[in-house]
Amino acid sequence: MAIVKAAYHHGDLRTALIEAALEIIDEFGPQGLTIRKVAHRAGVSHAAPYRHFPDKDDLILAVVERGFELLDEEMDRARSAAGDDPLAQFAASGEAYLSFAMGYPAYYRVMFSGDLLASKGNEALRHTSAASFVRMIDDLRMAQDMGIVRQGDPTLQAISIVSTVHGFVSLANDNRLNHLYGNSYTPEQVKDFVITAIFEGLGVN
Amino acid sequence: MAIVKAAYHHGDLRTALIEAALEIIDEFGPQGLTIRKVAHRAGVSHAAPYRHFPDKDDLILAVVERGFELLDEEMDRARSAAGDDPLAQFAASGEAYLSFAMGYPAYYRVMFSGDLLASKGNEALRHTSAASFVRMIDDLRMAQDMGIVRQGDPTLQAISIVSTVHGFVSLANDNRLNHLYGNSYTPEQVKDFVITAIFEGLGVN
DNA sequence: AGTTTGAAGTTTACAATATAAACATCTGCT
DNA sequence: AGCAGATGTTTATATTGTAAACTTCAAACT
Repeated sequence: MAIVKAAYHHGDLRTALIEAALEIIDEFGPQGLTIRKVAHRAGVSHAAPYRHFPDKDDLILAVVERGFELLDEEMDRARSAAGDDPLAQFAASGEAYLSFAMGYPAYYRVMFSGDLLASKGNEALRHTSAASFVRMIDDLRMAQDMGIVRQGDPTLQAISIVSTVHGFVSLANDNRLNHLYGNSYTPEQVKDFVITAIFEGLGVN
Repeated sequence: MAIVKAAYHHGDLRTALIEAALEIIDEFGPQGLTIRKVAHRAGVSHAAPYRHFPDKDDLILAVVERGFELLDEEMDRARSAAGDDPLAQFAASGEAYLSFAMGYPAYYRVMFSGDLLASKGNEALRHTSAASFVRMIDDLRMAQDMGIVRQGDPTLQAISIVSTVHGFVSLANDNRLNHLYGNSYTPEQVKDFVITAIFEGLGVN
């Protein structure tokens, strides 16, 4: 929880609204997110949110931004706990990413799918996901310098990896994969296979 | 266009509604899809669609189903035009997939993101995407038998590839990638890099 | 041919929601 | 103490999904 400046009536309604929105998304899915429900859960009238967000899209954007903060925190925590090896840090933060994405599927969807945004779309989201990715590129560059990862532009490598990971969790969260492998594997095994393929792609044995 | 049985008043309103929905999604994005707009474009009253679809979700599901039909057609066409080599067929149909996904971003999003569906979600969509994927697995198996693709369960290979491709087009369509590579590369170059990485992963040189 | 009937379409009505506008209240500054 | 502006509330409106009652017309049966 971040430290917030005390506010007038409610305390800090803006934060409370974002918090409430998170819960509602988790409970009812992205479609269940209504301004009125958010306001009610925060204990204010249905018009109160408009004092803090111009419209629903802006509330969602704040929620998304908060989501990337949380994701970044988790990835940083995992990285810190992983020791000095940049590849181990890379792996640990990647695992944190997967765990976040699959632990809060509805939230993850909101963060990445522009679907909920009516007016403002991609433009508004463009920047939010940069931080984690940039750090990953750094990891790769360092691992390359240490000779444990195949040479090549780490930015392109990172894009490829991010595509695989994002695609995998998106499809997995939507149950688009399980019918492909039936009962031959557990979801865990499939996940491990994909992760292994990523490391193979980097030339790590 | 499939042959359809003639209907009462309109001719074939069901198909016309799906067609109209496609256009609206393309013009206004997924959020712009309203029953009333669809009905108006098809030239009927706003309640007429309810004679053909129990609710909005079912209209969307029909649109999604139609989308996978179209996608399958394009992939089949590309595969047929690609000669006998299963790997070439695989590559051609993959290219068709990418071209579809990036040519109709809003439509692609509706097909894969459950976001638009309020009540019925993933369960309803689970089956729609099977056909193309199964054919891809066959391609891989044949290419393995011919010794041009690394051994291993082709289902798992396919899942990994599908994850990468789906993740890439999703991120690219949402402008989530371009700020990562700035002006160092063209989008085309990045796409080619990702495709190359996929083939490298299969052990194809 | 005339009648019936059910599918297809229309009109009307209603509830939920986003959002605007006018009004009320509280807090910090003077 | 009093003011001003930020924060909330109430009331109102337009959009939308959807239900219900009514209409119309093609086709089957007599």
